[in-house]
Amino acid sequence: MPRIGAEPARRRSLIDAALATIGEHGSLDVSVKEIAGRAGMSPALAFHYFGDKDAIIIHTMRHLLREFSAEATDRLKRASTPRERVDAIIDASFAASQFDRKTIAAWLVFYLHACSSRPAARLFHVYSRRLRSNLVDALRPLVGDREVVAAADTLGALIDGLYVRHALRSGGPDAAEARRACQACLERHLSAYSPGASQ
Amino acid sequence: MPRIGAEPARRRSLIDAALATIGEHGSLDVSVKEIAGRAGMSPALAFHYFGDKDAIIIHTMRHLLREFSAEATDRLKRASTPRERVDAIIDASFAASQFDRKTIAAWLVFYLHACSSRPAARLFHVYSRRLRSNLVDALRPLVGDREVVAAADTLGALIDGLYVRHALRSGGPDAAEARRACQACLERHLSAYSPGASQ
Amino acid sequence: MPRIGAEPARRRSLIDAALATIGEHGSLDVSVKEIAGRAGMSPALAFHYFGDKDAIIIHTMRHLLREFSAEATDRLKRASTPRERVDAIIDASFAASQFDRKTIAAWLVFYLHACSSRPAARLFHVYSRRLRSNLVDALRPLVGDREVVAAADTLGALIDGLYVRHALRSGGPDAAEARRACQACLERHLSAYSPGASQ
Amino acid sequence: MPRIGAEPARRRSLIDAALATIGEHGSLDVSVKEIAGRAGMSPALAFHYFGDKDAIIIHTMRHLLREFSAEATDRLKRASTPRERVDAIIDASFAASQFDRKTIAAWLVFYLHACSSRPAARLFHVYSRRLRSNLVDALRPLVGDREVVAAADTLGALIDGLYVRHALRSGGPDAAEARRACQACLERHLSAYSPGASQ
DNA sequence: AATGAATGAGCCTTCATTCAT
DNA sequence: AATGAATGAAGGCTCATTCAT
Repeated sequence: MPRIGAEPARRRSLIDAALATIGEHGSLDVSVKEIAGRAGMSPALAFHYFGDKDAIIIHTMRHLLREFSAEATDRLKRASTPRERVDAIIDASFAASQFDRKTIAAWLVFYLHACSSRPAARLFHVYSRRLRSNLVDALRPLVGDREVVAAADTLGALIDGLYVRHALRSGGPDAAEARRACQACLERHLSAYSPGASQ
Repeated sequence: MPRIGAEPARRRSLIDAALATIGEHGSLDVSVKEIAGRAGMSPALAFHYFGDKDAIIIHTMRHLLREFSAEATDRLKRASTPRERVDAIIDASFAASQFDRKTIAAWLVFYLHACSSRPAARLFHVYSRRLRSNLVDALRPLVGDREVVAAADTLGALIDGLYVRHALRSGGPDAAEARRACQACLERHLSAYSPGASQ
Repeated sequence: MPRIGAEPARRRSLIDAALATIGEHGSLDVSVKEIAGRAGMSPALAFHYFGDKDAIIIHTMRHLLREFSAEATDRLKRASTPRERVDAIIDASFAASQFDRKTIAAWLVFYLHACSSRPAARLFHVYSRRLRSNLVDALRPLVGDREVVAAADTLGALIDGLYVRHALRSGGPDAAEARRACQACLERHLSAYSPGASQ
Repeated sequence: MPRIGAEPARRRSLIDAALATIGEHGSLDVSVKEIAGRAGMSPALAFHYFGDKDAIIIHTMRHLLREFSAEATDRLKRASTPRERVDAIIDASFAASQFDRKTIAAWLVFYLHACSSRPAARLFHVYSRRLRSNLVDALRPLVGDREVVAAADTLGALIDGLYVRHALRSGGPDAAEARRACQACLERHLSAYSPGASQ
């Protein structure tokens, strides 16, 4: 029954299963048995493909980061004005593929994991720096050099906070509300800058 | 060795140890053995006092929520104007006792735990509703009925996001930066409401 | 609160509690904590009185054996004919104080315990020999020297079997049925011995 | 070391080991470690095959019941007259494979277990009803409708009692004596029924 | 390629038992 | 007299991981 060239598909199944399992449990404390079972194979095969549990986790984490990256890059490509570039990043954050409870729970799990795992931290660092510089670049023409870093970090933190609340609070914001909140925050930054009336 | 009347102190030691351990690991996947060891006793004694691991966790969670509550209540008592009340909540959030890496990691762990544990969710719900209504009440005179909910939720999400970034990102904001970001966000809300009366 | 001279009553409480607990669980795998709790005291006190768990068990066993012995002795004293002596033993076996599910379960537990515990075996041996010789003595005039041992052993085994079935089988015999079965068995032995004198 | 297709043999080893261990201890309070060790494998493997300790116990119990059933069925098949059928049941009860100390101790342990475990009770019920109806059917032609139930229950109880005594009393009956006692009891029933037609 | 067999390590929990008070 | 404090040992069970097949 072993189909030839099944490896990539198998690996992908495992990663998807790992993501779902981690998201549901809200923790890395999930067994390889459960992940493999969900992916329709034996635990032994999961080890065969990934070597050990840590590798499964790291690959799953990388997959999640890449997916978000792709989502953002994709939208950024189609943006032409600075404002559209900022919107692209905001919209990518709250796109359906990312902004669902289980996925966000997985995000947080990986955040936490990065606190105590060097490889996870490294992985995280790369992507989050890229995201930040994207945001800074997009905002600079809109809020000016002096404010750009503060604006980017505030907007970034707000996005993170909305994520957390969506996943974890009953009655948290849905995607539309989250986007609106970001837009409003952005607007306030813009109006403070351009009319000649900052502080 | 058995000192009499030691129960409260022992329970407190265990809770502190649990908080530290969970914060360091960034997960509930910590053994009672480690917690008890850190608290200077045998695992069996931990079970004697708490019954099971879940109880240790729930009590630790409650302790953290209560500490934050106390911090906030304390500052709110000393506030007289609406603005001071909002500041009180912001300051409580970034007070030294709460705003350190391990404590925040513990917060996130409990957030995640609340996704899959009924008792944890209940506990969380009570406290987070109280905090939100405090914030809404404090903001209402400042931003008006129409904006108050959005303002509270944005500010709340921003606080959460700053938390996450402080704990988890190298190069995240320190307490002073976080406070400043919140104040700036608040200012922008105020100036949008009554243009003549900011600061 | 320590009443003076409470020791005998305390010990008795513990024995009763142990008997009930063992009978309910159908095993010696019961904790001293449960026994002591049922007797209204702390486990530590139980150890204070009995030394260790084995002692609790042995004393409980002895208590049960003594109670049965007393029941039998009592009835034997009031019997004047051989037949009445046999009936006394049968009746003692099925007296209310002995013939209830939990007590019988305890009997069996002790039987089994006697297989692997020397002291329990010794204890058991003494009492069961006495009972057997009582039965043999009572039967001798009724069935004659040649048959007496077989009759006693058959009757004894039958009693044991009825015990087991009462305790353990749903739809097992009640006390009256058990007594009747023994009487019938006895009758058949008698009529076999002196053909002219049955019933 | 991992041989393929080892499951049935392993399960059987475990069941045999469990039976021996339980029989020796005279209780279910035996560790899986001991059982597995005796069966030549690690405890983890025992859990792999059976899931949990209860399952090991239930399967062991079922094995014992089946073995007895097979023994009886086998002999019943070869019996042609009613009397031979009764003898078949008696003989099955005291066959070497069943009538040894440890096995009987295990029987009693399971009896007791059936008092507090639903699945054990169910299992027991099925087999003991079948045995009883076999006995009743075999006896009916010999002792008549009126007496058949009493005769079956008396004979059944006697068998149980002889079991207990063989296992637990030093100086209890051996197989031959036990068989003889049952035969004698049966004879007395027969002669009471149709005085001219015994044997 | 894929899996069942196999295990050592570790975890939660219970328990008998001791000790100070 | 009576109990809470305290623990070492043990038990059931899960898990990551390896190895033949």
